[in-house]
Amino acid sequence: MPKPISPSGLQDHLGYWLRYVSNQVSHSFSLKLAARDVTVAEWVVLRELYDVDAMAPSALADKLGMTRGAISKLAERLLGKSLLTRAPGEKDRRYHALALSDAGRTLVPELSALADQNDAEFFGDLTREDRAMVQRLMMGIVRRHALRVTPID
Amino acid sequence: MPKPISPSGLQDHLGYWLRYVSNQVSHSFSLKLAARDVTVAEWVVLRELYDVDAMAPSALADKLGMTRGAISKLAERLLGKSLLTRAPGEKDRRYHALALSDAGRTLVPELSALADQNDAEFFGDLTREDRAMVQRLMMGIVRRHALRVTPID
DNA sequence: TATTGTTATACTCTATAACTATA
DNA sequence: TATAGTTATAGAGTATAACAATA
Repeated sequence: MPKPISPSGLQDHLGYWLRYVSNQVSHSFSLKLAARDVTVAEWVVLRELYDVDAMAPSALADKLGMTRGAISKLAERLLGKSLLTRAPGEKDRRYHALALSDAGRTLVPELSALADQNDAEFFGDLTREDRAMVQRLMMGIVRRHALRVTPID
Repeated sequence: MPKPISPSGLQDHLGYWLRYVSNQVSHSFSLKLAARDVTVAEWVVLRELYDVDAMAPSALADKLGMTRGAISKLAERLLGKSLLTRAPGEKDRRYHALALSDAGRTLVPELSALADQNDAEFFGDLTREDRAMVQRLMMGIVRRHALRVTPID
């Protein structure tokens, strides 16, 4: 929280620290994913599709808090890598269902392990209680700001 | 921390939550800064220069954990907005000292207030203790990873 | 006309590498 | 040759807006 000292400094803001750590964590993760030729944004899409048979781009956009254009671009890349399939809906042909290809479905658990590893590298030294607290606080902020989140519950 | 359930999900990683919240906080901040025609990266440079008379680009790069190229590009933009001045060093003319212009120095406290406001919007509901704990944990992670940070202390 | 999706364009942020100037 | 700085290029990530197809 900013202390009321003349102009508050960068380090007085929690946002600064979150951005700093988050950037490092994401960058580190992106290096791990690069070995599989996948980016962080692509990983998010792949993991989201893992739990369902198929999903429309707009549903994906809603779940991930992204625009349809952004999803479309990501889908395009993943289709190019043969990690996704796309099929027009049967009833309403405006819906183009996205789904994991066999290769994509095989890949997700491996990427998941990389995510586990990356998380452990940065947060493994924290106690279980501290990790739980940070997660709880972050989820609370998300909820209070009515940010769109993957509704797991 | 990832629970050992087959492939861990996005929300099982603390990195996911940090990135999610951090992105929202930064985006919200960027909208506030846009009213002053300044970006988040530019704000960081301006605030860093506020506490000193002048600083060499390479010193700035070290402090902020960025490359010289990135700093150069930011400086270029800020010079174009007349928020910075650049002068070759007297002794060693390879050093081009960057400093705030009068307009830049006037602007920093206003941007600082926006940063305070933004931080309060997202973290104001947390208790003082929770905020302190998150900050302490983040700083600890930074320290353990020997990440380059503005050495305020 | 409203909705879904794609495409075109643009911009921030950042990196790497080539290049220039100075020492 | 080593260092400081700039410039060129590239790519991720994301948005907005124009557009096409379907309902």
